[in-house]
Amino acid sequence: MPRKEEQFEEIRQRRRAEITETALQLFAKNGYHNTSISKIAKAAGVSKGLMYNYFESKEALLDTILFGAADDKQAAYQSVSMNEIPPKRRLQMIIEGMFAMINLNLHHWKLMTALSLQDEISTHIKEKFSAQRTAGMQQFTQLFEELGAEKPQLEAFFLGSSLTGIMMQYIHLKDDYPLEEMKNYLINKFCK
Amino acid sequence: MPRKEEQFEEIRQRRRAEITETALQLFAKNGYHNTSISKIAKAAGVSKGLMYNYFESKEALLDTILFGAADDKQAAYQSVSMNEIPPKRRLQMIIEGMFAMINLNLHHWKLMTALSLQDEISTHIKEKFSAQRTAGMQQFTQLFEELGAEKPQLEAFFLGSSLTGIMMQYIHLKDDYPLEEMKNYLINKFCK
DNA sequence: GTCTATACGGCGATAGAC
DNA sequence: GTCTATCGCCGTATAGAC
Repeated sequence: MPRKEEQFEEIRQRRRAEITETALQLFAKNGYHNTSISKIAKAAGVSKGLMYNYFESKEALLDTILFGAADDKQAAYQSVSMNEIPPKRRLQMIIEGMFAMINLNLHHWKLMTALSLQDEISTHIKEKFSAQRTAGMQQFTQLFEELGAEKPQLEAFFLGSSLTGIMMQYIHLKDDYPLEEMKNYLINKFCK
Repeated sequence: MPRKEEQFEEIRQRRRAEITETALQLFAKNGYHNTSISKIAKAAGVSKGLMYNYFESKEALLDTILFGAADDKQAAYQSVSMNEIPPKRRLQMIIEGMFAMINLNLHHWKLMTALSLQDEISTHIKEKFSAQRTAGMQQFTQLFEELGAEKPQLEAFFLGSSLTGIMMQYIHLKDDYPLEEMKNYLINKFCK
């Protein structure tokens, strides 16, 4: 009996993952408000009604995507901040880490960017975005302080802006964008 | 008789402008797909039916906003490109011009950014965005060529990314963002 | 666990009175 | 030129059969 329940649970989790993955792609591609439950259901190959067996609402589905998903960015940030590596090298590692993750998390990032431009989003999503920005900024600022920058916070703002802008351009131009070159350019500019 | 028609026409144009302005603000604030005709009508103080006297559809209203609106950005680009001012000074003028316009066109820019992240938009809007990006990039590239940069296109990409990212951050942080300082920082970085 | 059928509201858009 | 009333459709969400 417990054996069977486990299998069911496994199937259930797999289907849940299928739906969230499909939803993420459609949300990122066409926008949250322009993506109906029906479209997601059709793309995921399930009925519309079944969607509500796995998620109690469309917004709950969005929440699962935004919060449940591994927050790789944050993870990468923290993983190197503790080490006793010299700050310049550490900065380079962070930049390289972010570039490496651009392609892995492009859908997530695109969706979050689009949502962040809308004022009418739920409070806890707003807070999540705000917290992420603050965390990144603090880490950058501290790094530039260690590097002895004159205005560390300004440098941090600039690095953050550059990374944001690069991702935006990459989203628009895709394969026509010299992502690898930009990475090396950035490292040369900031880690010399 | 012609006297009266002129007055009517003037009233009509004013109301049209009121509606487009209201729509722009709501589109920018909450997103195109999340803003209904009813909401715009209510905010503009007119009936829902009257909206269709002035615009044949919601998409036509969006088109009017995106295309009809003075393309200040493009204008500023072109205005200095012809002059015989030395390239370094010209670059500084362009950067200063863009910063000066950030606050004037923030709604436009926010709306365009949000739309540019959606794949499901009409072809001529996509083409407009693409054309604007290309025009900006070409001008930047040419400028960096004149400045004798080693890799002018890469520099152009980087400057474009930085400006994009700065606007994104400014949208998020508003008055907490050191916009003026960033402008000077950028000028120091690129126009030395 | 999955489906079809259905409820109900709001959407974009139109018709017609004033 | 402006409004109210109304249409048909599609959105989210639910109920109930299998």
